[in-house]
Amino acid sequence: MARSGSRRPRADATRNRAALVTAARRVFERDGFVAARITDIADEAGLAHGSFYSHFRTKEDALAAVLTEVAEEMLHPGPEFPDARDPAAAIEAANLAYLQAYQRNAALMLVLEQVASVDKDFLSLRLERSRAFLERNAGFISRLQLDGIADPDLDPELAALALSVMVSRSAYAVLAVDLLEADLAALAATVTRLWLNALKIPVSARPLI
Amino acid sequence: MARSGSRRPRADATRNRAALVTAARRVFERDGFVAARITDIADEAGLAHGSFYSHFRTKEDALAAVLTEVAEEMLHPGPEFPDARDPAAAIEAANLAYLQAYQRNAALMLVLEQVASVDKDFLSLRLERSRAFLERNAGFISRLQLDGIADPDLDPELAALALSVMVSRSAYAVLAVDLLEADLAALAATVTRLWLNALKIPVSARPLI
Amino acid sequence: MARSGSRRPRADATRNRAALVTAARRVFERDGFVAARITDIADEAGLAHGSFYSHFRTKEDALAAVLTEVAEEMLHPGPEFPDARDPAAAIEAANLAYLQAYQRNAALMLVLEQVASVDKDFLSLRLERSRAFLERNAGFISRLQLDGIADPDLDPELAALALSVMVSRSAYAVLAVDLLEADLAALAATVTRLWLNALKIPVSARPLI
Amino acid sequence: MARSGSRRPRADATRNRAALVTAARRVFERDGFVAARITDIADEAGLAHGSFYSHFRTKEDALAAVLTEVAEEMLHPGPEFPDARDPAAAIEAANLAYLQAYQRNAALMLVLEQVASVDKDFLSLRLERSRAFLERNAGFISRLQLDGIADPDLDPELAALALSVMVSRSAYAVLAVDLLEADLAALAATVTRLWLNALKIPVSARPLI
DNA sequence: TATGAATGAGGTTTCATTCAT
DNA sequence: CATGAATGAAACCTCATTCAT
Repeated sequence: MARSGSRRPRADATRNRAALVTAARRVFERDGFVAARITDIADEAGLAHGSFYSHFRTKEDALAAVLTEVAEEMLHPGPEFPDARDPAAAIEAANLAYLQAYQRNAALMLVLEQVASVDKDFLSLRLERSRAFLERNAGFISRLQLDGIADPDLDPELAALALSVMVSRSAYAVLAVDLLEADLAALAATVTRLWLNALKIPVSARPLI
Repeated sequence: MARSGSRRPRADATRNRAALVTAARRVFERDGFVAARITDIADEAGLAHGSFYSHFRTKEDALAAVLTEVAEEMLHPGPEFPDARDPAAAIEAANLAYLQAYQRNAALMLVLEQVASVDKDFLSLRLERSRAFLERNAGFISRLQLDGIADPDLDPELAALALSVMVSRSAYAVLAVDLLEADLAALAATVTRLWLNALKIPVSARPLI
Repeated sequence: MARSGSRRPRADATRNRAALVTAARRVFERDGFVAARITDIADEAGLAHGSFYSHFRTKEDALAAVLTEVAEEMLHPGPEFPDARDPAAAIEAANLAYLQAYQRNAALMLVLEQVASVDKDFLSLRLERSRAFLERNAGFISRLQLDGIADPDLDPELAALALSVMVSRSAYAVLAVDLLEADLAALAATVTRLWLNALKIPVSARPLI
Repeated sequence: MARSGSRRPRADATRNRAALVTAARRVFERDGFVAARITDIADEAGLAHGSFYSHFRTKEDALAAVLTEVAEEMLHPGPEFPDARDPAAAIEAANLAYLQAYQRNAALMLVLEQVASVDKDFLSLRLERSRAFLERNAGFISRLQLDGIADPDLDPELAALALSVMVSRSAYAVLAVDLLEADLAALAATVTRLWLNALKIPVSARPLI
């Protein structure tokens, strides 16, 4: 009544949008993306379902909003900051970090898995990001080969791919889907050792000084 | 009571059922399981949609019928007949066979991926089968360790898991989803070499004669 | 093979028809007429559902067959053989007979109630039969009035109607639907006394000898 | 959370709900409950069929809404306010009121008859209400017996039942189903006289002054 | 006649999306 | 922006009936 021309979004609006994002994540994790209904999300946020459309245009839109809340680092296994002087340590650190992030977001990872299997656009996006990541990782392996540290007979790109998916899919199996009972530390130790063995990186290839 | 005589289904019945299974596979591969509609399947089979229900009760039911048409061998990566005297050869053969089967059924594999991500029951079934398979594979690795052929520091179960998913997920990435351009032979060579390296199986561990 | 030209219905046919009628009654009583499905009836008879149509054209047809198996007497309350010399005894006997028949066929009576409420044709048929019955009963009352035995102020037709439905609907309430716990004898005694009171028939109007 | 403001339904909402209730009654009366289709009701109300579900969950739900619009008095025959000082007048008034209400709602009564015969839950509800009503009526008769006004040989509960159904079922026969041509006044006079006779209530048991 | 697969009309229900208030 | 009723496209599933064998 009193002040009418509010230009910037009212506090309510911002708050409601945030509530919807939180609600969306909860509902997606609980019911899966496919089974989740707009109404459920709005209900969970304590809003009328019509209000959903004040902030998002589609369910996919809402998912995107959820994802921007999740750190990038979690999305890819492998050495983030490849340190050529101590590749074993780099790999170990990267794997551990990835698995920890995966564990924190395990329920959401299942959602992503589902969306990628159902939505071509989302799959493409995911593949594109993976390619960029793999390229870096292949470069890392190439350099190790050139330095005489890694098995020179391996195709760097295919090896990068195989080792990456080994880690990410193991995380899925153990941390998201309980294919096997195992604790994170054991899993990290195993995949790291397999990485190193697979590339034939001598564990003693640590900085002498 | 009723005299038998028409105990066996008419030729039509069998033929139509087969037609529905074929149609279901085609539609699932084209549209995905979730988006596939009963009507489309019946249409594709040249039958009225009501006829679908003469043979299956649900879409899941139809999928099950499709799957029983696909050989088991395709479902699991890894050495099927582990030959302790020449593990390297066994692994190589198993990987190649798996990848070839995967390639033949790549479109269907995507369907399975989707169903597992959408249907709890199907996921459970899949996990159960995977566990049985992993157990065998872990045993294989254990034996190699006892024989002094494989890296004794590895947890056999986690290693079996990680190496299995390495192969299956690489197949998915290259053969189903085109994350990377690569031919099957190269992929097979890479994953086999990674398996052997990872377990530290000496490639010379082949029978001398 | 051997004898082919069997002119009269085979023994099988007759037996199967009988089985269907029995099955129909059972299913109608169990599920009601509306909910009963052709398939259920055939199943119950141990026949394929297509065979139903070898004997009946519709569900209504099957019901008709069931009904012809049930005696007519059960269909109407009231004195069947009005004996003017001892109307009280006639009424008592008629009521008792009706209630006993109703009790024997209570489940079927519920089916008839349902069908009458759902199927216009069946209702018409029922009304037609009731009219004929009521006419006779009104005549009975008229004669009692002329003989100075029954209340002359009553409209014979309306009284016949009201007293008839009093008995039949009480039977429905107590014997079919358990509105009230009561045994048949008590119910019979009550409705008979009400009949006699209502018409002001002196109970002493019994034959002196 | 959300500011109220539109807590109360829009005018449309209330109006459309009312339109649906009216439409439902019309369709039920025209086609019967079983044959009535959701779509027809929505059409009759001038709404899309989906809108039906904004207000009701099932056809039964809609019927319930229709029924709450109909006064209770119509549901039970018998003296509502039994006046022991002039029972005859009370009975006469009650019967007349009931028959008039029945006539006004005759078409709907047929619907109720059908629903009771088809829907177990509805039947149970109806029986429960009837029991409560009968209890009161039996009490009424008991008191008359104690006061020496009514035939002491009658079981009050069974008599209450029989006389109630006599009235209600006569109403059904004459006013809903046209078993007999008769005007309401004559019917009322007949059932009232039968009530009084049946209980042996002296018609002179009216207040002298 | 008996069989049971095939047919397809028919109705139900869900839910994303719009839009007047 | 928030609300929640209105809309109607979509699929699903049932089952009476037909009919070739």
